[in-house]
Amino acid sequence: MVAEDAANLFGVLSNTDRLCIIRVLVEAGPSGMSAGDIARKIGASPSRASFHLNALSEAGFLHRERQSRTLNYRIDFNRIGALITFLMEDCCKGSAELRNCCSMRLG
Amino acid sequence: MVAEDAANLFGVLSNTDRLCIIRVLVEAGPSGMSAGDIARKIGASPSRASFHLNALSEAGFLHRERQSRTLNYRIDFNRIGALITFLMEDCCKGSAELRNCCSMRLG
DNA sequence: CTTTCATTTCAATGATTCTTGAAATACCCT
DNA sequence: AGGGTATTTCAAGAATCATTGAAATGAAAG
Repeated sequence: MVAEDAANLFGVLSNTDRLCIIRVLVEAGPSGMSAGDIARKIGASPSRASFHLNALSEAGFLHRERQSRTLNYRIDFNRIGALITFLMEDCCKGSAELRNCCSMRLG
Repeated sequence: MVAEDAANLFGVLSNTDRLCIIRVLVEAGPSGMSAGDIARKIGASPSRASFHLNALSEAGFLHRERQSRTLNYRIDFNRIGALITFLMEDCCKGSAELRNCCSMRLG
């Protein structure tokens, strides 16, 4: 991944509403959740939730699928994985020191 | 780490100049690099480099130390590590699927 | 075919962030 | 002290981003 793309993805993550949406959709699992339910869950107006859902979808963090009347969103882990890989490998050159700074198990 | 802090840290990383500075300082290693050398290396004016160096320092990604006339900056991996941990553990609840999406070795 | 529900889009406004160049500060040397 | 180098700070303006509420779209159901 090129730095400009990474910067844009970080920009999408630099908002608490959007981080909150990601968390909610991780909890929701593979079945995902409708835009309305997400909006209620994060305490945002429909248009505000839609704005952030769109930013996340455009960036590739989410998949959107219409299910009759509702739009169902679900998480896609690939972009987050690519971003973590960028940070550790491209940006920090696989630094062992950085690995030690991550508190989860890293091989 | 609380979501608002993570959002702010992502905001700091959402800029190519700043990602570039991090890369340059990872390469520079523990001895770090002066503000002027960093500015030249990333092709930015002194004041622009200073603006971004300040953002990175305030966020805790960098350490600053005066060495006689020059200010020396060096990378601190702890914040990046904390951010990766937030993303994998807090935000994505340690998802095994996310781990599979990271191309480096994860235990 | 009109109504209703779910969601997005739009326009206006406010807030934040970035860039630039000039001025200020900090330090060193003679 | 005075002059030079390194860096930051500041003010102004441009650009980007977020919020709001109203209007538009899409899909189902009476």
